[in-house]
Amino acid sequence: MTTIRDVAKHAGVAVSTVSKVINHYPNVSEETVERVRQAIDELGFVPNSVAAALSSKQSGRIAILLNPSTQTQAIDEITMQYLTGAMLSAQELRTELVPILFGSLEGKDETEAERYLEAQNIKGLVVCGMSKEDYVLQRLVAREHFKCALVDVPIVNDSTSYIGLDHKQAQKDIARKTIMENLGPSKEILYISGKMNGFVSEQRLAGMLELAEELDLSMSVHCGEFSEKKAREITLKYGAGYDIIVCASDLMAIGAMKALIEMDIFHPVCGFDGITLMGYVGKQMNTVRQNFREIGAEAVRECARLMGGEKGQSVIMDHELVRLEYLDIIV
Amino acid sequence: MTTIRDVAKHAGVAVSTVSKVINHYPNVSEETVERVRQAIDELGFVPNSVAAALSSKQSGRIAILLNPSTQTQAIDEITMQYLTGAMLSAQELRTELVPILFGSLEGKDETEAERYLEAQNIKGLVVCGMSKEDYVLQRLVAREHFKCALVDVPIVNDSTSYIGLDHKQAQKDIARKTIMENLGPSKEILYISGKMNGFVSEQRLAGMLELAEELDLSMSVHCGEFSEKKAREITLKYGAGYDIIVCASDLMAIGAMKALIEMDIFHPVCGFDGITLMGYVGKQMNTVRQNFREIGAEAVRECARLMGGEKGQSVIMDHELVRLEYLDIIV
DNA sequence: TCTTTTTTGGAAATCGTTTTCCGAAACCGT
DNA sequence: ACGGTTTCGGAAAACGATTTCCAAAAAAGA
Repeated sequence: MTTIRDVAKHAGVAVSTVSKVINHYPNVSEETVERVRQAIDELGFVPNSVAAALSSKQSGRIAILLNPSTQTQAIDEITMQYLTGAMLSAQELRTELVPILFGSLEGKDETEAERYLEAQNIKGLVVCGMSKEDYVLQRLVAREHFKCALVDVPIVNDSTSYIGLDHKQAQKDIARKTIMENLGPSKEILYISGKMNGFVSEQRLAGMLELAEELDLSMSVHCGEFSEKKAREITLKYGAGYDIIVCASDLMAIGAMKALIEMDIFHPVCGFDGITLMGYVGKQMNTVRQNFREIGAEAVRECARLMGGEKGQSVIMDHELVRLEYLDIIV
Repeated sequence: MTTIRDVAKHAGVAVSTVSKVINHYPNVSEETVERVRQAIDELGFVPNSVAAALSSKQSGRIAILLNPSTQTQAIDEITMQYLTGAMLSAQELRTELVPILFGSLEGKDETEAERYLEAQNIKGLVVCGMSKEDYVLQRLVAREHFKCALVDVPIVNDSTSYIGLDHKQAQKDIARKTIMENLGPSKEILYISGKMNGFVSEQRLAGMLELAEELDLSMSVHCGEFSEKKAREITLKYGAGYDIIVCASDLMAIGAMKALIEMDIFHPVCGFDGITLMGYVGKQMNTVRQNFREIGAEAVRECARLMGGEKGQSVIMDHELVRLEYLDIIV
């Protein structure tokens, strides 16, 4: 294995100089940089990331907390996209990204969890697909011991940033689009919301309430808890009385759609997320497509920014309104 | 941060003794072990995995090569399950698992790829969802520089193990089940195969040929290349002439099913894999459910075994025949 | 009791970086 | 030509484990 020492010898400089060149430090003359660069190329030297992670207390590693599902594996698609984006930007930033199963933290109290992460030289946390209410997460973030980039969890302070889209606006947009496409605004809307104490649920609901006001709609709200089953039940019970069903997630939209099929009525349904599954049920569906990969990538970048000493901020990502036509999305 | 030195001091022993206790080495008396254990508990010591990975040349880290899709994100569900299983057993084995995007190796020649991995103290490779024909993979494995656990790639030697199910038997089983459920064996079968040069495709096809012989069936084979689109096209073209459509993957089964719906004919279709999507199309479908999570877990265990000096072997995992009833799988 | 063998525990080197600190060289103005 | 300020490069100490090698102690044998 080629080490930094070999490079130093080959270039005729000190080890520290090579390190400085690698990490783009100032105070190295242009010609020395060139000589070192050449030595690196000639020897095919690749810095050992483990040694780097151990040595540098400053540039620690970033953990990404994953929550794979045992049940609804459709969600795993989202997680995988988050992860992919995160890996891509970690690679760009030359930072090690450590995936951690959320389950491995669950038994632990905050001290234990902290120690567990610290023992892996983790300085930053990227958290996707987790709710603000989660106990472990709350404690971890509250201590401000790690720099955190939280996706869809609205906490911003010196060591924490929020990444997410404008859920309120997005929900409003997709609902309006769906309503407009279906012959004017004078319709009865059934809105199936997510978990009531969740941030995204609140935002999306707020969007719907605003829209209802603006368009002077009559709208009922039921809580579907982000569950396909629950959404189906709600739709079976109340769906017939409405003209359009707006759901706060794709999975719930699918549940609603199934109920409608069972009842043999065909109201328009719209969802939220843009998971693959949506393209496979019903003739056509509107939804908000989140760019999960880009969100994951941005979260890692943001986390790195925080670790670099910058203050936390809100990062609002773009969303896209799409209509999925059955049979169209075949690749 | 509590280090091994703190523990040593607190227990009144040498650093090396603590290390021996942690790693279950022999030659430490029972009472010393106890004293060290207690010190570890009292201080809440967690060994630093980065330092461990750097220090021990023997027990390196295991990389898992991931191939997330930009297109067919339904596949990401499988990848996520592989990864989850792998993470779980890595945690159990106290080994660091490093996810690597297959894309990061693609530009590189074998020396570069090797250096890239070596520079991360990687000693073992777990490869899922990749074909034997892949050029980079081939070279990497051929050099026997890493210990490899290959899922669905049949290479076994001193440094490489194969993990997979009995694809031939599984394909035979699920096809037989589907045929039997549909009124006797005297049916015309359309078999849509995967990529022709792939190992799993060959195996599954072999199973079908055997079955056709055994049951004295008439069967046609077309190559669907594991693509939903291709399977749909094939079915549109030839499907009407057959009674049952057997597909070498779920995605292709979905393509076939879509074609049938378009043509308004309702032949039974069966697939292979057990992805979530399968539960959402068609009234009912037979498929072979692979336990991807367990396969991922086993692959990591196998890789660790290899790194421990044992020879490569074939590991055959169980499969399960399932019938997915539309509406039934709602969680 | 005095070797000889086996256990057990400790000191120190090592892994490959990063980073601090310091001295030498170069540059500047007077 | 000389003090003073920058700029640059190098030596060495971390980082926190693992592991080798060796000495002391304990056990066994004679």
